[in-house]
Amino acid sequence: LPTIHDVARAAGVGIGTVSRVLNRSELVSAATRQRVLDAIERLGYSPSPIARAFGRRRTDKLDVLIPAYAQAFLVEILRGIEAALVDTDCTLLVRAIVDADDRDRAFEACCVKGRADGALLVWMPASDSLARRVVEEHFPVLLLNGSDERLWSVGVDHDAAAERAVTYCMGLGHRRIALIDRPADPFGAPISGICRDGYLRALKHGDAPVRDEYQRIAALTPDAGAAATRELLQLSEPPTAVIVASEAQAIGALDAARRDGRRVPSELSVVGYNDNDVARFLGLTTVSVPLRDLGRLAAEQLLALVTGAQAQPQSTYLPTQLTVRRTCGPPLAERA
Amino acid sequence: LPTIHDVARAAGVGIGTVSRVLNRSELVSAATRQRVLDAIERLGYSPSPIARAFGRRRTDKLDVLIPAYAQAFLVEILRGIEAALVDTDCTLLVRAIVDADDRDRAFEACCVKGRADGALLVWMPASDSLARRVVEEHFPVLLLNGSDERLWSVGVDHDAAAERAVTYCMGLGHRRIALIDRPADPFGAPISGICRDGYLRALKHGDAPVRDEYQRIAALTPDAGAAATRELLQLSEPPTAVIVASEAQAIGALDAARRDGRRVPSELSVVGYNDNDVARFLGLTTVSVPLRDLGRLAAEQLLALVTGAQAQPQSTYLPTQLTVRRTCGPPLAERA
DNA sequence: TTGTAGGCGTTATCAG
DNA sequence: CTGATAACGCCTACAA
Repeated sequence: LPTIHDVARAAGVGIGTVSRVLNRSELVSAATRQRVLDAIERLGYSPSPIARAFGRRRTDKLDVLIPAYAQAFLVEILRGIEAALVDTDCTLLVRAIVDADDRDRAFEACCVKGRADGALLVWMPASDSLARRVVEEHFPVLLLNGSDERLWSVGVDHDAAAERAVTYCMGLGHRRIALIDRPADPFGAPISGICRDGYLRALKHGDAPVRDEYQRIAALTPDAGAAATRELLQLSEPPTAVIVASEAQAIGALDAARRDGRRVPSELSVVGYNDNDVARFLGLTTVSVPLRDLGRLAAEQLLALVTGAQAQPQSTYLPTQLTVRRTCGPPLAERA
Repeated sequence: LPTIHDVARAAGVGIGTVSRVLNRSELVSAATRQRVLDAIERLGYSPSPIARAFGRRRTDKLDVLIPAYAQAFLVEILRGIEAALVDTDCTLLVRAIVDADDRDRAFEACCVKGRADGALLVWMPASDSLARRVVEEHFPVLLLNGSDERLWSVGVDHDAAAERAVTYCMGLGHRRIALIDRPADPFGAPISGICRDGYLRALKHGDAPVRDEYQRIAALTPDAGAAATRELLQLSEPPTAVIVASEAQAIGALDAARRDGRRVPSELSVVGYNDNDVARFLGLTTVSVPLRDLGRLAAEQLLALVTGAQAQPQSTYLPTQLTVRRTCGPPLAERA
């Protein structure tokens, strides 16, 4: 395999010149540049990425830690990230996180200098020790859909989204509105959800009843969504509408309603979350989360952190959008 | 940041010894090793991955090229790959491929020496030029669900799977069996599918009629699956069963049948492909493809190629399994 | 505008 | 068993 020395010899120049050509420095005469380019072409030379990283003390790699949900939204995010990296020679070190142990191991490794130039934590909260190390060592880390005052982050305002969804349902005439939330920490106990506050805010603002039994946190599977929906429907006063914090859960909710003999939307309105082709296909009214934009913005910001100076951590929120399709409508009868 | 020299000084040994300790060489006395370990601990030293790669002339990275289908099976495969890499210090350079241009660019880059130690092409055929380069340069490349005589590959026998599915349907009494196939090349024209031969074999073997209009190739979306199903149902002699080559398409097929007023399975039996929680949840009878095992095996074999000697290219096929649930049954009436 | 020399942090080799 | 030393291939001053 040819090295930079071979190219230099072949072109009759020094290695410095070759290096300058490689790195698009302006300080090379057109003629010399052409000779070098020819030599490179002739020898089939391409610079060794490892040696390059070694010399530059930079890897041109971004660590991506992402929950191993077997779901489509992950891929959408990845696409967005890669979109930001097109015409950059930066590549992605992806690690799909399965559980808490796995996550902690990944956290341990991800800010070892020399592994990657920065890390992107997708849809998972940073551990306390990670946050501390990051701040200490000034390692570029960005949370995509997570928030931590000490760290940079990009996300959507789940509370605002939930608020809008609830308000929309109230506008249709619903008063008994339930929430099937998703766990805030995918690897922790399901103690807090991502959009409960917004849900509560909307209910209070609209003077609708707030009931504990209308609030559920479920795993990101159709089964869990179906189970939670069944429980809601078996209440003495079942909800007439339900906000569901993911697509997978929403599929389960739709099916549970159907099996229970409830028509959607007349007997139960359902608002989903995210937006994929299955949702579109099922006519699911959803909160559309701009996954690809999130990915792109996150990667762009992280890249800026890697190259530029570290300012104060900053949080950016992208707007969500309510996509109205066919699973929401006015409640059949107002018993309240 | 401490280097190996700092550790050596702190431990009162030479860097060679530290290196040996780091690399678990046996040629270090217990006492010396302990002193080195202590020094490492005390200084908080960890070896620079870049320098290490430079010295070893090996990156400990595997390139993974994977189609950017926004679907769950991708993640399952990734999980399998990562499972094989646990307790290896190998990491994954993932690239989600969007289209043919993208793929070709990735092919161009992926076997540049020094980027990664090997490449895994998931669910996409290698280009001719890639195959040639791989053979020439002895670069370790493995196809996961693809086949090329010149390259190593791991996959499942789609034809055998289709054959089994068709045979199963015939066993239930079906004679008019259709196929909604998936394109063999995700980025090429949809001219050939992945399991048509097996489908045909089973039909011929069972003396069932073979009709061109029963064979369709559709994109991997619910919409495409639904459209193909609608067309099938509008035939003057519509099929009573349909084999669908993906989950996403199968969801569309189920819905199209329902909208057309056909009961599943009594009026239309549906066999899906792959197996995820949505399929499980919907009660879809499917060909279960061992995605995680595929990923694991592929990574294991690739790792072997990277470290060991290159033998002749070899293809391994993993068995699929027919998972019987609720979308297949005897046809309602035999008109034939 | 160009060439040269030094350094980057390991691993590997080879004497001792 | 251990220590010194030579690569490794590039980048980046600095000198010309």
